[in-house]
Amino acid sequence: MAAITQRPKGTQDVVPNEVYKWHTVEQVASETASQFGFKEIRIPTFEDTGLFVRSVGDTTDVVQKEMYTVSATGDSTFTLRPEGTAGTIRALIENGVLNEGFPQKVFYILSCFRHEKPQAGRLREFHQFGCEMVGAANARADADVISLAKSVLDRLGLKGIELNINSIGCPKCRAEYHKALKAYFEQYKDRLCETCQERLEKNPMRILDCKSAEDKEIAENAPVILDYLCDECSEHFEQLKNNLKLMNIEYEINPRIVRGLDYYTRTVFEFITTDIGAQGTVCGGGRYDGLIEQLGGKPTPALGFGMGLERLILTMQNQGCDFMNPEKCNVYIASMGEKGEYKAIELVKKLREEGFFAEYDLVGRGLKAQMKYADKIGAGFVVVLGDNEIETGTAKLKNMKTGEQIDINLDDSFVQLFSDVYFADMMTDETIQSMMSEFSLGEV
RNA sequence: GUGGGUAUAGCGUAGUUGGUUAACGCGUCAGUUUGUGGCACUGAAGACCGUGGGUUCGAAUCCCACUAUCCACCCCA
Repeated sequence: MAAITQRPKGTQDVVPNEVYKWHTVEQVASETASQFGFKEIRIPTFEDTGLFVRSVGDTTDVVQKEMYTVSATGDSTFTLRPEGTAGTIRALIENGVLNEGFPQKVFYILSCFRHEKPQAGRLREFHQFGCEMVGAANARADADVISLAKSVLDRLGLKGIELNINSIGCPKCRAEYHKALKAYFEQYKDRLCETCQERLEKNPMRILDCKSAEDKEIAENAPVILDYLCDECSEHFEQLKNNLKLMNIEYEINPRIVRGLDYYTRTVFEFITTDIGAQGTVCGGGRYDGLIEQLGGKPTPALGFGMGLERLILTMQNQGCDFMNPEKCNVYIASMGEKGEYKAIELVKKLREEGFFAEYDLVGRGLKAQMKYADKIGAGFVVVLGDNEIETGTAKLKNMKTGEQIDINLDDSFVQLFSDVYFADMMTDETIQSMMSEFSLGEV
């Protein structure tokens, strides 16, 4: 009935008390990327439909049945981005960024849209943190990008996330492999499940990933792509493995991971967790050396990855990871009576001008209720202003943690006095705590 | 697109042989005498029991449909 207060299927609201989780992930991700030399790029939410058809691939599920395509005027159609790579590469080409030297390294945090049936870790509007590196053909670049993804996951405090890598070769060796694979599965065609019989024609590589017990058994002896790589691709994969070892990054070679977007070549990888249900891929990416040329640019090697922010946050919650603490109110100015209220307005204005997080009563609460409220919002200090204080020009500054009160002048020196007390308190609090924790770390 | 589960106040739940004013916890608000929070106590507000139909003297409780949501397949972040 009241459909107007109902969010569209597969979308999510982030309520005020939950945003800090998002801030945590966004901050860690962008800081880490910056540290690796990636700059942020911002691109439109929708693109010409053709861009996704050509890059993601016209036979993929994403393009065939999951795109939100709209036509505003009738003569051209636009599509809400189902992923970030296509638009990013388009922007880099269009703005001539690729003429500014290599490698170009960019990252983004944006929303993506796919018309799927929602379930745990799968939404119609979801958010991705993604990185793209353009112009580096060397396998060092692959390892570097993987290492960036790994750092983000580590810094978020995530545990037990497995890195799976594979190479799906270049178009040349993949053609060979497809032939071999198809020939192999043809023998067992009757025993394969229904979807896999379809896959046999459409995309035989997907059969390798089937969950059906019988198909799994059959797939076990199927040819492995790694045996069909050409010399160059094979060498590239060897170097990648070597580089990962140098970086102490553990990985599993998983010949069954096959990315579902057509633009991938050679290296593909996934970071997988078992903590959030069936949709456990928390990060997926790989190399796409052919994409830029395909979009009309000069042939240029490139690679990247995307991370699902919702999945990251889900995993963090399930693993009990720490999030950044939301900022707390520094000082609450409580007041009683008109004079006190006026003074509160004045003082809060000044405190805020000096950068403090200051609040006062806006809804007409009694003194006791104001104290409760101050406590609830986690105010560090409270000042109470009544007729007495206004008359004498001094008030009590109460430390809400210790309960101790000291006198404070209400004249022009107020903000400076508060500032002194505030920073002195912070020192005893945080500095000492962090020093203590360093100590104990040193002793262990 | 295919399958299964669930739908009771802002949130989490109880309410199962159908029977008068639907209960509890958290949260919100107000109080516990004189101008100071966290604890405790008291009280208040807040639910047409997802929607529509049916069975019945009577349904949150039984039946049907619809819708929403969750989980899984598929696909992927």
